Parts: sequence; C-alpha cells; structure tokens
Amino acid sequence: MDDQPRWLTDEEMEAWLALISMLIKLPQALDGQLQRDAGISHFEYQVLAGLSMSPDRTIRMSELAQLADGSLSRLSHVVSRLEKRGWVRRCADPGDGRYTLAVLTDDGWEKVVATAPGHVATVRASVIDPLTKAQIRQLRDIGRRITEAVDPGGACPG
Amino acid sequence: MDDQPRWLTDEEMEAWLALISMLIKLPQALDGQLQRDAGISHFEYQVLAGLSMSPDRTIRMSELAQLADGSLSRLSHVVSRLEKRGWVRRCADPGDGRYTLAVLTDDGWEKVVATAPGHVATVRASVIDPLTKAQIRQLRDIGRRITEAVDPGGACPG
DNA sequence: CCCGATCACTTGAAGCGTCAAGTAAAGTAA
DNA sequence: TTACTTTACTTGACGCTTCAAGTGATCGGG
Repeated sequence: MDDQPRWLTDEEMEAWLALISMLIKLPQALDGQLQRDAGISHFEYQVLAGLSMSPDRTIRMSELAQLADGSLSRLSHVVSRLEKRGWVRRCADPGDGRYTLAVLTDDGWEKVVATAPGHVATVRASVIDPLTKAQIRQLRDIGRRITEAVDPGGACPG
Repeated sequence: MDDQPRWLTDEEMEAWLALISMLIKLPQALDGQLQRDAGISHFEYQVLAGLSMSPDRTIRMSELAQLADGSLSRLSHVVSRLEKRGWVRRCADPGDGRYTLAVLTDDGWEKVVATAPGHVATVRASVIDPLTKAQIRQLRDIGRRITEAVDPGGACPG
C-alpha cells in the first residue's frame, strides 16, 4: 500500500477501538434477542420485514437481497428455510421468467407482527435511548459517510 | 416487551438504517481486504495483533479472547489454525497448568508487520478519512455508549 | 428462426462460529 | 489422603455464509 503508512493518532485509535467493539457486540445483541424471542436471525428478520413492507407483500429476489444487504445466494438459502417454515412462498415472475418473486404468506405476516415490537424495543434500548438527539443525527451522518466510503453507490445512500 | 411499543421517528429510523448498513458493509470490507492481501480474517488479525502487543508476545488464552472480542471457543479454534500455519505456539502456564499461554512465533511477528500497514490504510480509507475530526470524536462517544448499553461492563469501556 | 450470450437465480461443497459436552489442573473440605 | 467443585480450555457436531459451478429463461445478431 504505502511504504510509510500513517499510523492512527490516539484520538483516531480510540474511535477505531470503540467502533470495532460496537461492530462486534451490537450484531450479537440483535441476533441474540431475535433468536431467543422469535427463533430467527437478524438477517431472516430483515428479509421478512422487507417483504412485509413491499406492495402486495411481494418482491423480486434480487431487490430483496439489496434491501436486506445480503448476497443473492445467501437470500436464496434463507428463503428456502423460510419457505419450509411456511412464512414465504416463491413463484416465477409472470412477466419475465428469470425473476423469482418472493411472497410473504399470512403466517409470515403474523410472524413479523409478533416479532417487530420486541425487536424495536431492543433497537431502542441498544442504540436510540443511550444517545442524545444530537448524537442520533451524528450517527446517521457518520454511518452514511462510512457506508459510502466502503461501498460507493451501494443500494440507498439516501 | 411492551403492549404499545414506541416506534422509531423518521430521524431515528434514518440513523438506524445508516447504522445497519455500516454494520454489515464495514466488516465485509475489512475482512475482504485482509483476506485478499494477507489470507487471514479480521478476527485472526486481531488475535495476531493482540499477541504482538503483549509483553514477550505471550498472553493467556482467556485474556486474548477478551482483547479480540471473541469467545474462548472461537479463539481456541482460531489459534489451532494459526498454529498449523506456524504463527502461534501454545504452552501451558508454568505457574498454573489450567491456563494456556499463546505465544507469537517469529514468523507470526513477521506476518503482523507485513500485514499491518495495508490494514491500517484500509481503516483510514474506510473510517478515518471520510470523517471530520469532530465526527471522529463523536464516533468514539457513540460507539462507547452503544457498546456499554449492549454489554454493560464488558472488557474495556475505556 | 437459430444460436450464443447474458441474466436471475439455485445448488452443493467447504469453511467458520456457536453450542454443548468433555478433559485436565487447581482449589476446598473432610 | 480422598472426593467434590471450580476454572480454563478443547473438542465435535451442527447451522449458516460464501464461493464456484450449474440451470433455465430471455435477449440480440445473423
């Protein structure tokens, strides 16, 4: 990369360590709550939530993958599991047979409705409530900048 | 949890979505760079880096697990792999045979030295450089608050 | 109309993390 | 000393993600 790399200053290192810790522990906390209370992973929740917010509770696999921040392959495996549990159905897009449409079943809808409040409460307790209103705005800006730096033009930089 | 959950406001939701995206994409970017350039995962790097900063390049497994933010089981598996690659050795603590000491070999030290600059450059490019000095301080505070909320009294809240 | 290219997705194998069970050393109490 | 508990770690099985290869459906050029 660089023969003489610029090491991190103390302030930068503090921020970096704080970020690393958060990066590891927050997903664990979110996955843990969902696993305990609903028996699903955070990614599965994102998939179900994405479906529940789509028109007709239906969306193409590729769009859903973007929405849930995952690869198409990962989504395909997960949707297979969700199908076995009766929460999602697959069907070919009538207009273009290459697309697969994922559809949220009634049972799937119930699952989201039953799971959402507890999850939101966890998000509040872990992220929103510990921060001031100003910090919430700062977090949004920081998150966007980092996401944009890491994956320029990915999904929805808002 | 709560019969009438407080949903997220628009500002809160924006921050939350930005955080989720970062939470998913930043680890991917860090792992990706290390995997490509050095053939190791970010966790493996943290283990090697933790060892390299310990006195005599030696540290107890349980302390190393805390330092690297991972479970003892995970660390044990990873150290087994690092041992096979010749970067780490294990030996029983002479004072208390229950403890296992992990020791960084000379090859392991070389690996860290060879890997660190590229990794630091990636951290800079992904996190430090896109942010202002003020944002870096904000990130540190936000990260600490969230980490503390999620895992009260964990490792080093600094 | 045909054939190759492209697109959207699926599948199977390999690797890593987690959980539960197991092992060995040290402490404790009779 | 012996037996029981605790501590620190290891191990194996299972589940999930990733990667590479494969399957159809559709498009575009001749």
